[in-house]
Amino acid sequence: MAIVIYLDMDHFFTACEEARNPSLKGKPLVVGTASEEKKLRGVVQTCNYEARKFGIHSGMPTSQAYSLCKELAYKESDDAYYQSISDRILSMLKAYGFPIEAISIDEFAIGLGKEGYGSAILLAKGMMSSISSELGLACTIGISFGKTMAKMVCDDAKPAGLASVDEHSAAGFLHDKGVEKIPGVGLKTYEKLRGLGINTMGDLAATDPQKLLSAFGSFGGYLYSLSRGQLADKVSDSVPAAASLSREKTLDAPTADISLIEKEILELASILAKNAGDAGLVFKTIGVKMRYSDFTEKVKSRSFLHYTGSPSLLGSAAAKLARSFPLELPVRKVGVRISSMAGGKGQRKL
DNA sequence: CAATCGCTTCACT
DNA sequence: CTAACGAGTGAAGCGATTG
Repeated sequence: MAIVIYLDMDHFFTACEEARNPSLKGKPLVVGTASEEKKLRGVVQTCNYEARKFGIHSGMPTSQAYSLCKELAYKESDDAYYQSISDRILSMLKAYGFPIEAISIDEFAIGLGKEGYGSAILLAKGMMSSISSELGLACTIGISFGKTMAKMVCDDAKPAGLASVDEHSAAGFLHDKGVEKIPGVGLKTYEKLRGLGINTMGDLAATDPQKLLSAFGSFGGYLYSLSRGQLADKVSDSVPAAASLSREKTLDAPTADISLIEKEILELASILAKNAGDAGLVFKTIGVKMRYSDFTEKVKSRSFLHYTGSPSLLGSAAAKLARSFPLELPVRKVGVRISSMAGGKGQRKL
């Protein structure tokens, strides 16, 4: 039974900002999606623990965060910088020689071999202290018999924690835990579960699995086995190829001017084409998204007959698609997406 | 019937 | 007081279509 070490960086983006600007430490700080000048039009991506004390959380409109805390410090998200630190963490972890899955920019799952919980904890302590000493960043680690279990143990131990749950302690760990703590359960699924009278993992484990399958499909099977401590999902050593890539942008002001919209679309298409090219990706489907002033969204997409990586083809196809949208309402956000991709590092089988 | 298409829904930071 | 506030990215699922 291979043990999984799940490592999650603590408030990663804000911690990175604090690392390069220590004067921010100890003050409430958020990293948001928008530039400094337009910060009130964006949302909070990450906030440090000082900011959380005010009730600020990720996804919250930045304007609302400011109404909760006047002295809030703000930084615009700098993805390239965070990614470079993430890369350094990954290479430090790889040095241990175990299979590693980079779950996201700030989460990593490490699959051990024959090591038991004792050695897993020692390894985890080593990882935490080297990340702390080399990068000045804190993380939390959860250890368990499956990837999802380890993630939940990790979430529970935040921040700067280290915890493990083995086969024998799993039932106790899970029993009273709310279903909203399950990875993959968001607001909608939570409400649906509550509607069925299922509030805790214990409730879930006592539910007829057939009922879960009919209500949630294959996701119901995941919920059931997880709740019974029987989900030992393994760390996959290979990185699954991305299925799609997109870029979107909120306009300075909502507009129904098609030439202005088209200009933004072409801009995004060119960025996207560059990103795809850098990653060695070709694609067969392109999509355009518009969010109107009333926040309703429309998506249209078209597929080519063959794979392409051509920036000009992406641009012209996206612009053409953009012109086919209704413009009764002004548009406040536009996006361009590519999907049905092939190529990249892990060359997909076709 | 399986794969693909166009689109919607949902989760998460 | 209540409603409005509200970015960006990606995966999965669904019904319709097609070979």
